[in-house]
Amino acid sequence: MVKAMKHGPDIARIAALIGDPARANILTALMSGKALTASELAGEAGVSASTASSHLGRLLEGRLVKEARQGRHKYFALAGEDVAQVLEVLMGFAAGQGHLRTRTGPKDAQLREARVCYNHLAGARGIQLYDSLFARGFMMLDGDDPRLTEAGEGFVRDLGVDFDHLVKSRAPVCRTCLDWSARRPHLAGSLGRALLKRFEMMGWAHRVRDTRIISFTSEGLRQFNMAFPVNPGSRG
Amino acid sequence: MVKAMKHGPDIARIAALIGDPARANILTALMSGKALTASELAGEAGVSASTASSHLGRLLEGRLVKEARQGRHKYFALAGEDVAQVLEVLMGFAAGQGHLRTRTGPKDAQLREARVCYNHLAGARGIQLYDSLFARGFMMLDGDDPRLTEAGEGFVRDLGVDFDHLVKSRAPVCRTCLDWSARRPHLAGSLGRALLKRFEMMGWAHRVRDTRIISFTSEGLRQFNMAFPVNPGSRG
DNA sequence: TTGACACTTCGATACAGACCGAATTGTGCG
DNA sequence: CGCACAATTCGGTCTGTATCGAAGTGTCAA
Repeated sequence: MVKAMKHGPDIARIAALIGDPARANILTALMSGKALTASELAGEAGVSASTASSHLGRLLEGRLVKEARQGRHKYFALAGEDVAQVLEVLMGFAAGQGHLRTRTGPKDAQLREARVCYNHLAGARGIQLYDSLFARGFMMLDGDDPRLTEAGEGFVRDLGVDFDHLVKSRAPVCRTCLDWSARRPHLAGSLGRALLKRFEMMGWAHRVRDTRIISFTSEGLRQFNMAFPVNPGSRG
Repeated sequence: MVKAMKHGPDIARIAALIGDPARANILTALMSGKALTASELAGEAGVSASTASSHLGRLLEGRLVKEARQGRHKYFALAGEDVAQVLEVLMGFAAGQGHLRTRTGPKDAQLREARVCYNHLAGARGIQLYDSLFARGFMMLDGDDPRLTEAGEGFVRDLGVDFDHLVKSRAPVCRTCLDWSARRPHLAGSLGRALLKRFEMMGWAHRVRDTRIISFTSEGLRQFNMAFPVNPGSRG
Protein backbone atom coordinates (compact mmCIF):
# COMPACT_ATOMS: atom_id res chain seq x y z
CA MET A 1 0.00 0.00 0.00
CA VAL A 2 1.37 3.35 -1.03
CA LYS A 3 1.51 6.16 1.47
CA ALA A 4 -1.43 8.51 1.19
CA MET A 5 -0.47 11.43 -0.97
CA LYS A 6 -1.79 14.90 -0.58
CA HIS A 7 -1.67 17.67 -3.11
CA GLY A 8 1.29 19.98 -3.47
CA PRO A 9 4.97 19.55 -4.16
CA ASP A 10 6.67 16.55 -2.65
CA ILE A 11 8.59 18.36 -0.01
CA ALA A 12 9.23 15.29 2.13
CA ARG A 13 11.12 13.55 -0.62
CA ILE A 14 13.77 16.18 -0.95
CA ALA A 15 13.88 17.06 2.74
CA ALA A 16 14.52 13.42 3.55
CA LEU A 17 17.32 13.44 1.04
CA ILE A 18 18.95 16.34 2.82
CA GLY A 19 17.97 15.00 6.20
CA ASP A 20 20.64 12.35 6.50
CA PRO A 21 23.78 13.63 8.29
CA ALA A 22 26.17 12.07 5.80
CA ARG A 23 24.32 13.52 2.82
CA ALA A 24 23.97 16.88 4.54
CA ASN A 25 27.72 16.97 5.04
CA ILE A 26 28.26 16.12 1.41
CA LEU A 27 25.91 18.85 0.26
CA THR A 28 27.44 21.37 2.63
CA ALA A 29 30.87 20.56 1.28
CA LEU A 30 29.60 21.12 -2.24
CA MET A 31 28.31 24.56 -1.30
CA SER A 32 31.74 25.87 -2.15
CA GLY A 33 30.74 25.32 -5.75
CA LYS A 34 33.85 23.30 -6.32
CA ALA A 35 33.34 19.87 -7.79
CA LEU A 36 34.67 17.16 -5.50
CA THR A 37 35.47 13.53 -6.06
CA ALA A 38 33.59 10.72 -4.43
CA SER A 39 36.45 9.91 -2.09
CA GLU A 40 36.87 13.50 -0.99
CA LEU A 41 33.19 13.63 -0.23
CA ALA A 42 33.40 10.38 1.69
CA GLY A 43 36.04 12.04 3.83
CA GLU A 44 33.90 15.13 4.32
CA ALA A 45 30.95 13.06 5.35
CA GLY A 46 32.97 10.82 7.57
CA VAL A 47 31.78 7.59 5.99
CA SER A 48 33.36 4.81 3.97
CA ALA A 49 33.72 5.05 0.24
CA SER A 50 31.04 2.51 -0.40
CA THR A 51 28.56 4.30 1.82
CA ALA A 52 29.35 7.61 0.18
CA SER A 53 28.85 6.06 -3.22
CA SER A 54 25.42 4.90 -2.19
CA HIS A 55 24.53 8.36 -0.91
CA LEU A 56 25.80 10.01 -4.05
CA GLY A 57 23.68 7.69 -6.10
CA ARG A 58 20.61 8.78 -4.23
CA LEU A 59 21.49 12.44 -4.44
CA LEU A 60 21.99 11.99 -8.14
CA GLU A 61 18.66 10.30 -8.55
CA GLY A 62 17.04 13.09 -6.57
CA ARG A 63 18.65 15.64 -8.87
CA LEU A 64 20.37 17.44 -6.05
CA VAL A 65 23.82 16.85 -7.47
CA LYS A 66 25.24 16.24 -10.91
CA GLU A 67 28.25 14.20 -11.90
CA ALA A 68 31.09 14.68 -14.31
CA ARG A 69 33.44 11.83 -15.08
CA GLN A 70 37.01 12.81 -15.57
CA GLY A 71 39.43 10.01 -16.09
CA ARG A 72 39.12 7.58 -13.26
CA HIS A 73 37.70 10.24 -11.01
CA LYS A 74 34.10 11.18 -10.79
CA TYR A 75 33.43 14.72 -9.79
CA PHE A 76 30.24 15.76 -8.09
CA ALA A 77 28.74 19.21 -7.80
CA LEU A 78 25.43 20.68 -6.77
CA ALA A 79 22.90 20.33 -9.54
CA GLY A 80 22.19 24.03 -9.71
CA GLU A 81 21.83 27.31 -7.93
CA ASP A 82 18.36 26.48 -6.77
CA VAL A 83 19.79 23.62 -4.77
CA ALA A 84 22.33 25.97 -3.23
CA GLN A 85 19.51 28.35 -2.38
CA VAL A 86 17.53 25.67 -0.62
CA LEU A 87 20.58 24.74 1.41
CA GLU A 88 21.33 28.32 2.35
CA VAL A 89 17.80 28.91 3.55
CA LEU A 90 17.95 25.74 5.56
CA MET A 91 21.26 26.82 7.04
CA GLY A 92 19.83 30.22 7.83
CA PHE A 93 16.98 28.70 9.70
CA ALA A 94 19.11 26.18 11.55
CA ALA A 95 21.57 28.89 12.53
CA GLY A 96 18.68 31.02 13.76
CA GLN A 97 17.53 28.15 15.90
CA GLY A 98 20.88 28.21 17.59
CA HIS A 99 21.58 24.74 16.38
CA LEU A 100 25.12 25.31 15.33
CA ARG A 101 26.73 21.96 15.39
CA THR A 102 29.85 22.99 17.18
CA ARG A 103 30.95 25.93 19.24
CA THR A 104 31.69 28.87 16.97
CA GLY A 105 35.42 29.19 16.56
CA PRO A 106 37.68 31.61 14.74
CA LYS A 107 36.97 29.69 11.57
CA ASP A 108 33.29 30.50 11.82
CA ALA A 109 34.05 34.19 12.23
CA GLN A 110 35.96 34.05 8.97
CA LEU A 111 33.07 32.24 7.34
CA ARG A 112 30.69 34.97 8.36
CA GLU A 113 33.07 37.59 7.05
CA ALA A 114 33.54 36.24 3.56
CA ARG A 115 32.92 32.83 2.13
CA VAL A 116 32.14 31.22 -1.14
CA CYS A 117 28.60 30.05 -1.72
CA TYR A 118 28.32 28.06 -4.90
CA ASN A 119 31.06 30.08 -6.53
CA HIS A 120 29.81 33.50 -5.56
CA LEU A 121 30.69 35.76 -2.66
CA ALA A 122 28.65 35.39 0.53
CA GLY A 123 29.01 36.62 4.09
CA ALA A 124 29.42 40.21 5.22
CA ARG A 125 31.38 41.19 2.12
CA GLY A 126 28.79 39.60 -0.14
CA ILE A 127 26.05 41.61 1.48
CA GLN A 128 28.16 44.75 1.21
CA LEU A 129 28.56 44.15 -2.50
CA TYR A 130 24.86 43.60 -2.96
CA ASP A 131 23.79 46.63 -0.96
CA SER A 132 26.35 48.84 -2.58
CA LEU A 133 25.18 47.98 -6.08
CA PHE A 134 21.65 48.93 -5.12
CA ALA A 135 22.60 52.06 -3.23
CA ARG A 136 24.57 53.42 -6.15
CA GLY A 137 21.87 52.71 -8.65
CA PHE A 138 23.83 50.00 -10.42
CA MET A 139 21.21 47.38 -9.74
CA MET A 140 17.47 47.42 -9.29
CA LEU A 141 14.72 44.96 -8.73
CA ASP A 142 12.94 43.67 -11.79
CA GLY A 143 10.23 41.35 -10.62
CA ASP A 144 11.82 38.47 -8.80
CA ASP A 145 15.43 38.92 -9.70
CA PRO A 146 17.59 41.98 -9.57
CA ARG A 147 18.91 43.46 -12.80
CA LEU A 148 21.85 45.63 -13.67
CA THR A 149 21.02 49.15 -14.78
CA GLU A 150 22.85 50.67 -17.72
CA ALA A 151 25.17 52.43 -15.34
CA GLY A 152 25.67 49.10 -13.59
CA GLU A 153 26.66 47.43 -16.82
CA GLY A 154 29.33 50.03 -17.37
CA PHE A 155 30.49 49.60 -13.81
CA VAL A 156 31.04 45.85 -14.01
CA ARG A 157 32.69 46.22 -17.40
CA ASP A 158 35.14 48.67 -15.83
CA LEU A 159 35.86 46.04 -13.22
CA GLY A 160 36.92 43.76 -16.04
CA VAL A 161 33.89 41.53 -16.26
CA ASP A 162 33.08 40.21 -19.72
CA PHE A 163 29.45 41.17 -19.48
CA ASP A 164 28.52 40.34 -23.07
CA HIS A 165 29.66 36.80 -22.52
CA LEU A 166 27.44 36.49 -19.47
CA VAL A 167 24.42 37.74 -21.33
CA LYS A 168 25.01 35.39 -24.24
CA SER A 169 24.83 32.25 -22.13
CA ARG A 170 21.30 31.45 -21.13
CA ALA A 171 22.10 31.12 -17.42
CA PRO A 172 20.47 33.79 -15.26
CA VAL A 173 22.84 36.72 -14.83
CA CYS A 174 21.55 38.15 -11.59
CA ARG A 175 19.96 36.15 -8.83
CA THR A 176 19.74 36.61 -5.11
CA CYS A 177 20.74 34.08 -2.54
CA LEU A 178 19.86 34.26 1.13
CA ASP A 179 22.79 34.42 3.50
CA TRP A 180 22.58 32.08 6.46
CA SER A 181 24.91 34.01 8.72
CA ALA A 182 23.25 37.37 8.31
CA ARG A 183 19.87 36.48 6.82
CA ARG A 184 20.31 39.05 4.11
CA PRO A 185 20.37 38.55 0.37
CA HIS A 186 23.51 38.66 -1.67
CA LEU A 187 24.27 38.47 -5.36
CA ALA A 188 24.29 35.08 -7.04
CA GLY A 189 23.87 34.17 -10.68
CA SER A 190 26.52 34.21 -13.35
CA LEU A 191 27.38 37.81 -12.52
CA GLY A 192 27.96 36.88 -8.90
CA ARG A 193 30.29 34.15 -9.99
CA ALA A 194 32.08 36.35 -12.51
CA LEU A 195 32.69 39.03 -9.90
CA LEU A 196 34.22 36.61 -7.44
CA LYS A 197 36.44 35.20 -10.15
CA ARG A 198 37.48 38.73 -11.00
CA PHE A 199 38.39 39.49 -7.38
CA GLU A 200 40.56 36.43 -7.32
CA MET A 201 42.22 37.29 -10.63
CA MET A 202 43.00 40.78 -9.42
CA GLY A 203 44.55 39.34 -6.30
CA TRP A 204 42.06 41.00 -3.97
CA ALA A 205 41.18 37.73 -2.34
CA HIS A 206 41.73 34.01 -2.56
CA ARG A 207 39.97 30.91 -1.39
CA VAL A 208 41.48 29.17 1.60
CA ARG A 209 42.24 25.64 0.58
CA ASP A 210 39.78 22.96 1.73
CA THR A 211 37.41 25.49 3.30
CA ARG A 212 34.75 27.84 2.04
CA ILE A 213 36.57 30.81 3.51
CA ILE A 214 37.56 33.68 1.26
CA SER A 215 40.52 35.63 2.54
CA PHE A 216 41.00 39.21 1.43
CA THR A 217 44.43 40.76 1.36
CA SER A 218 44.59 44.07 3.18
CA GLU A 219 45.20 45.91 -0.08
CA GLY A 220 42.49 43.86 -1.76
CA LEU A 221 40.02 44.76 0.93
CA ARG A 222 40.88 48.43 0.52
CA GLN A 223 40.18 48.20 -3.19
CA PHE A 224 37.00 46.25 -2.55
CA ASN A 225 35.75 48.86 -0.12
CA MET A 226 36.48 51.56 -2.65
CA ALA A 227 34.64 49.70 -5.40
CA PHE A 228 31.70 48.81 -3.18
CA PRO A 229 31.30 51.56 -0.59
CA VAL A 230 28.67 51.16 2.10
CA ASN A 231 26.12 53.76 3.10
CA PRO A 232 27.22 56.34 0.56
CA GLY A 233 25.57 59.23 2.31
CA SER A 234 22.04 58.12 3.08
CA ARG A 235 20.70 56.08 5.94
CA GLY A 236 22.49 54.59 8.96
CA MET B 1 29.74 6.88 19.61
CA VAL B 2 28.37 10.17 18.40
CA LYS B 3 28.21 10.92 14.70
CA ALA B 4 31.11 13.02 13.53
CA MET B 5 30.09 16.66 13.47
CA LYS B 6 31.32 19.19 11.03
CA HIS B 7 31.15 22.93 11.34
CA GLY B 8 28.16 24.91 10.23
CA PRO B 9 24.46 24.92 11.05
CA ASP B 10 22.84 21.58 11.69
CA ILE B 11 20.90 21.39 8.50
CA ALA B 12 20.35 17.63 8.62
CA ARG B 13 18.49 17.85 11.89
CA ILE B 14 15.76 20.06 10.59
CA ALA B 15 15.67 18.55 7.13
CA ALA B 16 15.12 15.14 8.67
CA LEU B 17 12.29 16.59 10.69
CA ILE B 18 10.61 17.81 7.52
CA GLY B 19 11.64 14.71 5.63
CA ASP B 20 9.01 12.36 6.97
CA PRO B 21 5.87 12.24 4.81
CA ALA B 22 3.50 12.45 7.75
CA ARG B 23 5.29 15.41 9.24
CA ALA B 24 5.59 17.08 5.87
CA ASN B 25 1.83 16.76 5.44
CA ILE B 26 1.29 18.27 8.87
CA LEU B 27 3.56 21.19 8.11
CA THR B 28 1.99 21.75 4.72
CA ALA B 29 -1.42 21.83 6.32
CA LEU B 30 -0.20 24.42 8.78
CA MET B 31 1.02 26.63 5.96
CA SER B 32 -2.45 28.11 5.91
CA GLY B 33 -1.47 29.89 9.09
CA LYS B 34 -4.51 28.52 10.79
CA ALA B 35 -3.92 26.68 14.05
CA LEU B 36 -5.20 23.12 13.82
CA THR B 37 -5.91 20.53 16.47
CA ALA B 38 -3.96 17.34 16.83
CA SER B 39 -6.77 15.22 15.45
CA GLU B 40 -7.28 17.44 12.44
CA LEU B 41 -3.60 17.15 11.71
CA ALA B 42 -3.72 13.41 12.13
CA GLY B 43 -6.39 13.39 9.45
CA GLU B 44 -4.33 15.61 7.18
CA ALA B 45 -1.32 13.41 7.57
CA GLY B 46 -3.28 10.22 7.17
CA VAL B 47 -2.01 8.61 10.34
CA SER B 48 -3.53 7.57 13.64
CA ALA B 49 -3.92 9.99 16.51
CA SER B 50 -1.15 8.41 18.48
CA THR B 51 1.27 8.56 15.60
CA ALA B 52 0.40 12.18 14.96
CA SER B 53 0.92 12.98 18.60
CA SER B 54 4.38 11.53 18.43
CA HIS B 55 5.19 13.55 15.34
CA LEU B 56 3.85 16.72 16.87
CA GLY B 57 6.03 16.15 19.89
CA ARG B 58 9.08 15.97 17.70
CA LEU B 59 8.11 19.01 15.68
CA LEU B 60 7.59 20.86 18.92
CA GLU B 61 10.97 19.85 20.24
CA GLY B 62 12.52 20.92 16.95
CA ARG B 63 10.83 24.31 17.27
CA LEU B 64 9.09 23.99 13.96
CA VAL B 65 5.64 24.30 15.47
CA LYS B 66 4.22 25.84 18.60
CA GLU B 67 1.28 24.71 20.67
CA ALA B 68 -1.59 26.45 22.38
CA ARG B 69 -3.83 24.53 24.74
CA GLN B 70 -7.43 25.50 24.65
CA GLY B 71 -9.72 23.48 26.79
CA ARG B 72 -9.37 19.89 25.91
CA HIS B 73 -8.04 20.76 22.49
CA LYS B 74 -4.48 21.45 21.66
CA TYR B 75 -3.89 23.73 18.74
CA PHE B 76 -0.74 23.62 16.70
CA ALA B 77 0.68 26.25 14.38
CA LEU B 78 3.95 26.89 12.63
CA ALA B 79 6.48 28.34 15.03
CA GLY B 80 7.06 31.43 12.92
CA GLU B 81 7.36 32.96 9.52
CA ASP B 82 10.86 31.70 9.09
CA VAL B 83 9.52 28.17 9.22
CA ALA B 84 6.94 29.05 6.59
CA GLN B 85 9.68 30.52 4.44
CA VAL B 86 11.77 27.37 4.66
CA LEU B 87 8.76 25.33 3.61
CA GLU B 88 7.91 27.59 0.70
CA VAL B 89 11.45 27.43 -0.63
CA LEU B 90 11.40 23.68 -0.32
CA MET B 91 8.07 23.56 -2.12
CA GLY B 92 9.40 25.83 -4.82
CA PHE B 93 12.33 23.57 -5.42
CA ALA B 94 10.29 20.40 -5.35
CA ALA B 95 7.76 21.89 -7.75
CA GLY B 96 10.60 22.94 -10.03
CA GLN B 97 11.87 19.37 -10.00
CA GLY B 98 8.52 18.32 -11.33
CA HIS B 99 7.88 16.25 -8.26
CA LEU B 100 4.32 17.21 -7.74
CA ARG B 101 2.81 14.48 -5.71
CA THR B 102 -0.32 14.06 -7.70
CA ARG B 103 -1.51 15.05 -11.10
CA THR B 104 -2.44 18.71 -11.07
CA GLY B 105 -6.17 19.06 -10.83
CA PRO B 106 -8.58 21.97 -10.79
CA LYS B 107 -7.82 22.41 -7.13
CA ASP B 108 -4.18 23.04 -7.90
CA ALA B 109 -5.10 25.67 -10.44
CA GLN B 110 -7.01 27.50 -7.75
CA LEU B 111 -4.07 27.16 -5.41
CA ARG B 112 -1.81 28.77 -7.95
CA GLU B 113 -4.29 31.55 -8.47
CA ALA B 114 -4.71 32.63 -4.87
CA ARG B 115 -3.95 30.84 -1.66
CA VAL B 116 -3.11 31.61 1.89
CA CYS B 117 0.48 31.16 2.96
CA TYR B 118 0.84 31.53 6.67
CA ASN B 119 -1.99 34.04 6.79
CA HIS B 120 -0.89 36.18 3.90
CA LEU B 121 -1.85 36.15 0.25
CA ALA B 122 0.20 33.98 -2.09
CA GLY B 123 -0.21 32.74 -5.63
CA ALA B 124 -0.76 34.86 -8.73
CA ARG B 125 -2.77 37.46 -6.84
CA GLY B 126 -0.13 37.70 -4.13
CA ILE B 127 2.54 38.38 -6.72
CA GLN B 128 0.30 40.93 -8.38
CA LEU B 129 -0.09 42.74 -5.09
CA TYR B 130 3.63 42.70 -4.48
CA ASP B 131 4.57 43.90 -7.93
CA SER B 132 1.93 46.56 -7.97
CA LEU B 133 3.12 48.07 -4.71
CA PHE B 134 6.60 48.35 -6.14
CA ALA B 135 5.54 49.61 -9.51
CA ARG B 136 3.49 52.42 -8.01
CA GLY B 137 6.25 53.49 -5.66
CA PHE B 138 4.38 52.38 -2.56
CA MET B 139 7.10 49.99 -1.55
CA MET B 140 10.84 49.86 -2.02
CA LEU B 141 13.68 47.67 -1.03
CA ASP B 142 15.52 48.62 2.13
CA GLY B 143 18.33 46.15 2.56
CA ASP B 144 16.87 42.72 2.99
CA ASP B 145 13.22 43.50 3.49
CA PRO B 146 10.94 45.76 1.53
CA ARG B 147 9.57 48.85 3.21
CA LEU B 148 6.53 51.01 2.64
CA THR B 149 7.21 54.48 1.33
CA GLU B 150 5.32 57.43 2.77
CA ALA B 151 2.94 57.27 -0.14
CA GLY B 152 2.56 53.57 0.54
CA GLU B 153 1.63 54.20 4.15
CA GLY B 154 -1.13 56.50 3.04
CA PHE B 155 -2.27 53.95 0.52
CA VAL B 156 -2.68 51.09 2.99
CA ARG B 157 -4.35 53.41 5.47
CA ASP B 158 -6.85 54.29 2.80
CA LEU B 159 -7.47 50.59 2.37
CA GLY B 160 -8.46 50.51 6.02
CA VAL B 161 -5.34 48.97 7.50
CA ASP B 162 -4.48 50.09 11.02
CA PHE B 163 -0.90 50.82 10.16
CA ASP B 164 0.08 52.40 13.47
CA HIS B 165 -0.92 49.24 15.22
CA LEU B 166 1.30 47.18 12.96
CA VAL B 167 4.27 49.42 13.58
CA LYS B 168 3.77 49.36 17.31
CA SER B 169 4.08 45.60 17.61
CA ARG B 170 7.64 44.48 17.22
CA ALA B 171 6.86 41.91 14.54
CA PRO B 172 8.38 42.73 11.15
CA VAL B 173 5.89 44.68 9.06
CA CYS B 174 7.14 43.84 5.60
CA ARG B 175 8.81 40.63 4.61
CA THR B 176 9.04 38.72 1.41
CA CYS B 177 8.16 35.10 0.96
CA LEU B 178 9.06 33.02 -2.07
CA ASP B 179 6.14 31.60 -3.96
CA TRP B 180 6.45 27.94 -4.85
CA SER B 181 4.06 28.00 -7.76
CA ALA B 182 5.57 30.95 -9.56
CA ARG B 183 8.98 31.28 -7.92
CA ARG B 184 8.41 34.94 -7.36
CA PRO B 185 8.37 36.85 -4.09
CA HIS B 186 5.21 38.07 -2.47
CA LEU B 187 4.44 40.17 0.56
CA ALA B 188 4.55 38.53 3.97
CA GLY B 189 4.99 40.07 7.40
CA SER B 190 2.33 41.68 9.54
CA LEU B 191 1.32 43.95 6.68
CA GLY B 192 0.80 40.98 4.42
CA ARG B 193 -1.43 39.41 7.02
CA ALA B 194 -3.30 42.63 7.69
CA LEU B 195 -4.03 43.12 4.01
CA LEU B 196 -5.45 39.65 3.57
CA LYS B 197 -7.62 40.13 6.63
CA ARG B 198 -8.80 43.42 5.16
CA PHE B 199 -9.73 41.76 1.86
CA GLU B 200 -11.79 39.22 3.75
CA MET B 201 -13.48 41.87 5.86
CA MET B 202 -14.40 43.85 2.79
CA GLY B 203 -15.86 40.76 1.24
CA TRP B 204 -13.46 40.72 -1.67
CA ALA B 205 -12.44 37.18 -0.97
CA HIS B 206 -12.82 34.36 1.50
CA ARG B 207 -10.94 31.26 2.45
CA VAL B 208 -12.36 28.01 1.20
CA ARG B 209 -12.97 25.83 4.20
CA ASP B 210 -10.44 23.09 4.86
CA THR B 211 -8.18 24.20 2.05
CA ARG B 212 -5.60 26.90 1.52
CA ILE B 213 -7.51 28.28 -1.42
CA ILE B 214 -8.65 31.89 -1.40
CA SER B 215 -11.66 32.52 -3.54
CA PHE B 216 -12.30 36.03 -4.85
CA THR B 217 -15.80 37.17 -5.67
CA SER B 218 -16.09 38.66 -9.13
CA GLU B 219 -16.77 42.09 -7.68
CA GLY B 220 -13.98 41.60 -5.16
CA LEU B 221 -11.55 40.73 -7.90
CA ARG B 222 -12.56 43.86 -9.80
CA GLN B 223 -11.86 45.97 -6.75
CA PHE B 224 -8.62 44.16 -6.14
CA ASN B 225 -7.45 44.74 -9.68
CA MET B 226 -8.29 48.40 -9.31
CA ALA B 227 -6.40 48.69 -6.06
CA PHE B 228 -3.43 46.73 -7.34
CA PRO B 229 -3.13 47.31 -11.08
CA VAL B 230 -0.52 45.42 -13.02
CA ASN B 231 1.94 46.90 -15.50
CA PRO B 232 0.72 50.48 -15.07
CA GLY B 233 2.24 51.62 -18.32
CA SER B 234 5.78 50.30 -18.33
CA ARG B 235 7.12 46.97 -19.43
CA GLY B 236 5.31 43.88 -20.71
C1' DT C 1 -20.20 11.52 39.30
C1' DT C 2 -20.21 9.69 35.04
C1' DG C 3 -19.60 9.64 30.24
C1' DA C 4 -17.71 11.47 26.00
C1' DC C 5 -14.00 13.15 23.85
C1' DA C 6 -9.01 14.94 22.97
C1' DC C 7 -4.75 13.73 23.50
C1' DT C 8 -0.65 11.14 25.26
C1' DT C 9 1.96 7.21 26.75
C1' DC C 10 3.24 2.48 26.35
C1' DG C 11 4.50 -1.86 24.30
C1' DA C 12 5.30 -4.34 20.35
C1' DT C 13 6.08 -4.95 15.43
C1' DA C 14 8.02 -4.22 11.17
C1' DC C 15 10.39 -2.05 7.69
C1' DA C 16 13.67 1.13 5.74
C1' DG C 17 18.03 2.37 5.10
C1' DA C 18 22.77 3.49 6.89
C1' DC C 19 26.80 1.21 7.38
C1' DC C 20 30.94 -1.63 6.55
C1' DG C 21 34.25 -4.97 4.33
C1' DA C 22 35.22 -7.71 0.60
C1' DA C 23 34.94 -8.56 -4.01
C1' DT C 24 34.38 -6.37 -8.71
C1' DT C 25 34.74 -3.21 -12.48
C1' DG C 26 37.02 0.39 -14.76
C1' DT C 27 40.75 3.74 -15.67
C1' DG C 28 45.40 5.51 -15.93
C1' DC C 29 50.34 5.01 -15.29
C1' DG C 30 54.71 2.81 -15.55
C1' DC D 1 50.94 -6.03 -19.55
C1' DG D 2 50.26 -5.55 -14.68
C1' DC D 3 50.05 -2.62 -10.68
C1' DA D 4 47.71 1.13 -8.23
C1' DC D 5 43.89 3.52 -7.40
C1' DA D 6 38.90 5.26 -7.92
C1' DA D 7 34.50 3.94 -7.68
C1' DT D 8 30.69 0.69 -7.46
C1' DT D 9 28.23 -3.53 -6.32
C1' DC D 10 27.06 -7.11 -3.11
C1' DG D 11 25.88 -9.44 1.12
C1' DG D 12 24.93 -8.97 5.69
C1' DT D 13 24.20 -6.59 10.09
C1' DC D 14 22.06 -3.40 12.90
C1' DT D 15 20.02 0.69 14.55
C1' DG D 16 16.39 4.00 14.17
C1' DT D 17 11.90 5.06 13.82
C1' DA D 18 7.18 5.06 11.86
C1' DT D 19 3.32 2.76 12.92
C1' DC D 20 -0.64 0.86 15.38
C1' DG D 21 -3.93 -0.53 19.19
C1' DA D 22 -4.83 -0.42 23.84
C1' DA D 23 -4.59 1.62 28.03
C1' DG D 24 -3.94 5.95 30.66
C1' DT D 25 -4.57 11.06 31.70
C1' DG D 26 -6.96 15.13 31.52
C1' DT D 27 -10.95 18.25 30.42
C1' DC D 28 -15.47 19.51 29.48
C1' DA D 29 -20.48 18.90 29.83
C1' DA D 30 -24.50 16.80 31.69
